[in-house]
Amino acid sequence: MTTLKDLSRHLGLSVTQVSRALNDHDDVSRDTKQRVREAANTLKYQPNIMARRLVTGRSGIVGLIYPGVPDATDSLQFAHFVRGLCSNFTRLGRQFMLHVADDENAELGVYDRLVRSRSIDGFVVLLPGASDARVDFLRKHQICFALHGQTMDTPDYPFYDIDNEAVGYDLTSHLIQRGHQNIAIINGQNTAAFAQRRYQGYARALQDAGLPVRPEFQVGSVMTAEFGLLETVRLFQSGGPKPTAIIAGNMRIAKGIFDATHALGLRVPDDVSLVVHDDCLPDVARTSLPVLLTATIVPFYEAWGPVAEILDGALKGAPLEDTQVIQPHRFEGGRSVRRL
Amino acid sequence: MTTLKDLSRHLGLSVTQVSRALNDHDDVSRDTKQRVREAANTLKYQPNIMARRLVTGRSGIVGLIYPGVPDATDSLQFAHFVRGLCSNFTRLGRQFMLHVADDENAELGVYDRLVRSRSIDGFVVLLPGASDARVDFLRKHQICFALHGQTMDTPDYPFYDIDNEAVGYDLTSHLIQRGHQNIAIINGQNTAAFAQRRYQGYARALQDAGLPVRPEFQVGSVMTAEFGLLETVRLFQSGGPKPTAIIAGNMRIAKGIFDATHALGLRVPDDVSLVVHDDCLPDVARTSLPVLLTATIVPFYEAWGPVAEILDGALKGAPLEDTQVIQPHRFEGGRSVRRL
DNA sequence: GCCACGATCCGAAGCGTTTCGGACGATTGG
DNA sequence: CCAATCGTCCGAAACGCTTCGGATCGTGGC
Repeated sequence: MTTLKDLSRHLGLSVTQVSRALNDHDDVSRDTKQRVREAANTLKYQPNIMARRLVTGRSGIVGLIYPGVPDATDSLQFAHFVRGLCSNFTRLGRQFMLHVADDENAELGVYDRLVRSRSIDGFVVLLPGASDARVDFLRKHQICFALHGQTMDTPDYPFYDIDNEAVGYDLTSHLIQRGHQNIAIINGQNTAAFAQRRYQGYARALQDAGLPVRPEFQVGSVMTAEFGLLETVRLFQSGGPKPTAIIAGNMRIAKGIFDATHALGLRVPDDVSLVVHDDCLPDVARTSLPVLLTATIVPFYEAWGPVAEILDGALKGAPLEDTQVIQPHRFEGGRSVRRL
Repeated sequence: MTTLKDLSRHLGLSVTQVSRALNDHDDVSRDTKQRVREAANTLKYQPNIMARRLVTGRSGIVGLIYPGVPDATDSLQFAHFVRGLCSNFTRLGRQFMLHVADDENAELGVYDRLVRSRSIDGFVVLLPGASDARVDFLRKHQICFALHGQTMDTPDYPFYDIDNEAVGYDLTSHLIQRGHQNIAIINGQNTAAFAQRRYQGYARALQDAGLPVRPEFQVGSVMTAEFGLLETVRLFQSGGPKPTAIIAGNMRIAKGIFDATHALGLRVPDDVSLVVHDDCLPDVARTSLPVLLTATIVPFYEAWGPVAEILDGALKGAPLEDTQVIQPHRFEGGRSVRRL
C-alpha cells in the first residue's frame, strides 16, 4: 500500500508535485513526470480511490436502475446490456453499478436514495417514455445522465438514439413505392418514445403520398412473438379493410406476424408483405425465418459502447452537442415485399 | 449537505460525540443519542460515505465476477441472481457491484485488479470447482468472500450450500429401496464440486446396499435439456447393461431425459424410473412434465438472501461457524418411480 | 541593473469521518 | 476523606488525496 507520501519521500519531491505529475498537470517538467511515473510503477503505487473521491466529491461510479424483475422475455437482453455497460465503463476507468427496483413504482425511490447518498455520479436511463419522470427527476437534481433513446421534447441532455422517425418513414415509403396503400404497423407500446417516433415517420410517409392514416392500422403491442401473433390475427379478423403490408417493430413481433399469417392461410409476400426494423436481438435472427425480410437494421448490442462514452464525456464536461448521438440505420432489401 | 460539524454546532456537542451517538457507541448517554438522532433527521443529515470509507479503509461494496457472456441458457438465472444479490445487499446497507470477465481466463485478472484497487470489500463466488483458483486467490490475499457451494476440501471460509452428498444418497437409496439396481445418474460437469458430492452420495448408497458402482452409469453433462436428451440416448444405445432408473441433476436434464425416453419408445415410470433434484428453476417447472417426478427440492432463488447475509456477517467479523450454512432439502414423492 | 515572466516547485489547508487517549465530575467502597 | 470506578464527554490526529496561493530561479527585454 504505497501512498503519495511514500513516493514523494522516495523521489525527494513534494507530495504536491507527485500528485500533479501523475495527473499530468502542465506545471510539471517533462522529465519529473517521467521519473514519477517510473517510481510509481516500481513501487506499485495504486491511488487510494476513497481519498480521491472524498476530496473530489465524486464517486467515480455510474449506475443504472432496472425497473422490476427481468423475466424470461427480457432476461437475455438484460444480461446483454448489463454486460455491455459493465465492460465498457470498466474500459473507461469507471465502475458500473446496477440497481434493481422492486417494481416500476419503486423506481423513482431508488433514484432518490442513490442521489441523496451521492454514491453515484451519473446514470444511464433506458427506454424513455414520451415524457419521463426519471428524466425530470435527474434534471431537477442536476445529476448527469445519458439516455438510450430520447423523450419527445427537444432533448437538452446527452443521449444515444437511432432515428426512429426515419425508420418509420423509410419502411413505410418502401412499401408505398411498391404500390401498397393499406399498411399496418405493429410496434412497441404507445407510451414509449421510440414507438411514437416511428408512428410519426409512418404517418408522414403516408401523408407525403396522399394516403389516409388509419388509426386501426396502428397497433401498440408488447414486443414479443405472442403479441405479434395475437395482434395480426385481430387485424385480419376485424370487420374493416385488410392491410396488404405490415411493418413489424422488431424481429420477435415479425416472427409472431409470420406465424399468424401462416395460421390464417396467408403467405409472405404473396398475400401480405412484411418489413421489419431489426435490432439484431440474439433470440430471433432475421435469417431464421423462411423468407428473408426487408428491413432497417441497427444492432442493439452495439449501443452500449457509445452510451458509456457519452455518459463519460458528459461527466467530464464535454459540450452538449458532442454527447448527443444519432446512429444511422442500414436498409436492406429482402424477399418479403410484393409489388402490387 | 449537512455534515457532522454542522450537527455538532447545532447541538453544542463535539463532533466526536455526534459521530459516536449516530453509530450507537456505548459511551453516549441515552438522551444525547436521542437528541442527536432527532437533529440528524430534521437537518436531513446524510453521512458522507466517501469520508467514512477513507477512514475505515473499506468501500462498503461487495462484488461478484461473472465469468464470460451469459447466453440464452443461463441468462434467466443470471438475471435472477443479479437481482437477488442486488436487492438483498441493498437491504443490508451494502452496495453490490457486478463485474463481467470477458472469458473464463480473464476472470482471475479481474479479481486481481479489483483487489489491488481495494475497491471491493468482499466477493460472492459462484459454482466452485472441486479445487478453485478463485478461492485460493482470495484466501491468499486475505479478502473476505462467501461461496455459494463448497470446494471439496474442508471449508475454512464462509459458505452457503445444500447437502449435495445427502441429495445423491437420498435419491439413490429411494430407488434402491424400490428394487432398482442399475441406476444411472446424469449430473453436472465433473469439475463442479456439487456434482462430485452428489456422485459421492450416489456411490455411498450403492455401496451401503452392496451394489456395484458402475462408472458408465455416471454421466457428467452440461445442465440443459439438450444434453440430458443426448446422454440418455447414449446410455440406452451403448452395448452395456441398461439402467432401470435415472437420477437427473436438475429439471432441465430431467426434461431431456423424459424426451429421450419418449423418443426411444420407453415410458416413465413403466419402463424406466426417473427422479430429480429440483432447483425450482423458472424455465422448467416440475409440474410441467406429464408425470410428477419424485424429487429432492431446494429452491435456488432462495439462496441469495442467505448468501448476502453470510457475506455481510463475515465482513462484520462474525465467527466462522455462524457463516457456514447448509440448507436442508425437502424430499417429495411423485409418480415417476416403479417398484420392481 | 531591474523588472516581468514563464517554468517548476512546495507548504499547508481542506475534504468529512472515525478513533485514540485522556479529561471531568459524580458515585461508590473502604 | 481518599482513591477507584463509572458514565459522559472532548481535542486532536489520522486516512490519502487535490488544490490554492505563493516561492524560487533562470531568462530575456529594456
